[in-house]
Amino acid sequence: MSTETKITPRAQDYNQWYLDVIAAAQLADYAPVKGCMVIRPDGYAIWENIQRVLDGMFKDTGHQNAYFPLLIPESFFKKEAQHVEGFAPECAVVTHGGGEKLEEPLYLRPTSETIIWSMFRSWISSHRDLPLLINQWANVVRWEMRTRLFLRTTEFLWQEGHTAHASDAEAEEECRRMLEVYRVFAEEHMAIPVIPGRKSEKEKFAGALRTYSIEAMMQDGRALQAGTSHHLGQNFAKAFDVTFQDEKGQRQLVWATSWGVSTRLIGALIMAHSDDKGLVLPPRLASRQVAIVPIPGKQADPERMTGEARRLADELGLGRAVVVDDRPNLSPGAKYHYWEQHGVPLRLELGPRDLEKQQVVLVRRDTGEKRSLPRGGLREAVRQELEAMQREMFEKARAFRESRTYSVDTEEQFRKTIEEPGGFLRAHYCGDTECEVRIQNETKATVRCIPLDAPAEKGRCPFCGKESGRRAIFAKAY
RNA sequence: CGGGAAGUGGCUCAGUCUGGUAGAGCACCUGGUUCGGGACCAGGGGGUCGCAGGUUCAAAUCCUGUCUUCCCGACCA
Repeated sequence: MSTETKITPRAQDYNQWYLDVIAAAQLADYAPVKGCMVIRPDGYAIWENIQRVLDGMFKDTGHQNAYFPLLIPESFFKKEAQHVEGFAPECAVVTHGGGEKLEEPLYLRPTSETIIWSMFRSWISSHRDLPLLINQWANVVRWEMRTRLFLRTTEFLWQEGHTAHASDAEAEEECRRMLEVYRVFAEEHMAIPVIPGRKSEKEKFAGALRTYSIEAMMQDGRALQAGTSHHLGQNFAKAFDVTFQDEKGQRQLVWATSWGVSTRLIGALIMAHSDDKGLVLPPRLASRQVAIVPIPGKQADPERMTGEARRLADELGLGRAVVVDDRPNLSPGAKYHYWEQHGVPLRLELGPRDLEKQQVVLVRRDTGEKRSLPRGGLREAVRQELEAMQREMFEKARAFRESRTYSVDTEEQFRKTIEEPGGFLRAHYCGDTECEVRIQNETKATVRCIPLDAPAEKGRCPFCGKESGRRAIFAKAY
């Protein structure tokens, strides 16, 4: 087990820093196939925590899990024109099976709308079958040209919610509800502030009426789309002929939504909170919240301190979330570095001096703050510290985002600000795709979203001068 | 998919130009001494030099192809 891993400072090379943090925290490894990664136990543990929390939230909002197959007939895929156009180039296709060429090629799902709606057709016949609220946890494959661990990999894990509704309004409500679920999850569990908003025509999902997203800011000022929710209208119902009889006996097309978050969230977590020492995890998503490092001391029986450390672990009442580092071959200092690189929120040090004074030394991973706490009442103190850390990490991320968000009104301001210092630009947006393409080509910034809470405000697009009713968020994005 | 760089024990790299049969530091194993911010001593194990061809008496080294990673572009959760 390596205990020495160099991490490139953020200021020197942000991209390399990101990769170094992943390596040092042992979150993932490269797989033999281009763009694929192995999610290592410590990385997967984060995903399991994300899953656990979100899954509960989905169930609380009335959804049920199901599982649909990985392989999708090519013909299904071609039924929805815009959808095909959007996804065809990045699909992996199975052409052979059982040693023979297949009559019809099978696509590895890049997303499951088609296979799911082909099934919804047989599950829905009456308004009494609606709404149908399904979620699945699955892997998907997208043949990306340029990949990055967690942020964009050929195969990734995600959840995809697929729902069917009797009306446009109901679908819209569902779509917004799930966006709100994502917002709450991002802010309260990942400690990442996000901006919920609507995507531009250019950025919306292929086959959707409209797309909403939550947008987060990373420490380099770039935006990361952390979750999406689509109002699919009746496009898939038309493509797969999914209809229901309403209360009046009229046959109607079903309305659809889909929404998802992926293992990309782990990348967001890393880039939002970590520092030059390594990974920093918000307590709520850390599978190990407290690491206890016993310091044996000079003349003491070496077993004594680890015994004390184990007793201390029991006192905390946090179960598996506490780890006692009793490795005999590492010095305390080496252990400090190890747990810092691994992002464990709190470290407790227990040595002879602490034993004498009936105290322990507590160190916060996010601030590095170190202080002594009395042994009595530690359980409550640690609980409070974890909560404080969760809260303060969110506040810190929010303050950072605010400090890097600028209102700009002229093209010149826009160009200058996006270049240096960079971040989120609040600017009027005419809504014109051509203008958006031009902005992207010339500044590398894209419309991240039109915030849902953006107040009505008359203004002009800084690039084309056309009138605009509100500001959008522009940023360079991952 | 284009342009650039790189693949040598787990990690960082030397050796490649000028072919002669693989080395260092760290990590790892054993024993001992240590331990309040990356311990020390002694002994030890581990590498078909990314992969496949070719040239040669001989290839980590030269040639061809290929795979993977990183950076820059065009495409995307």
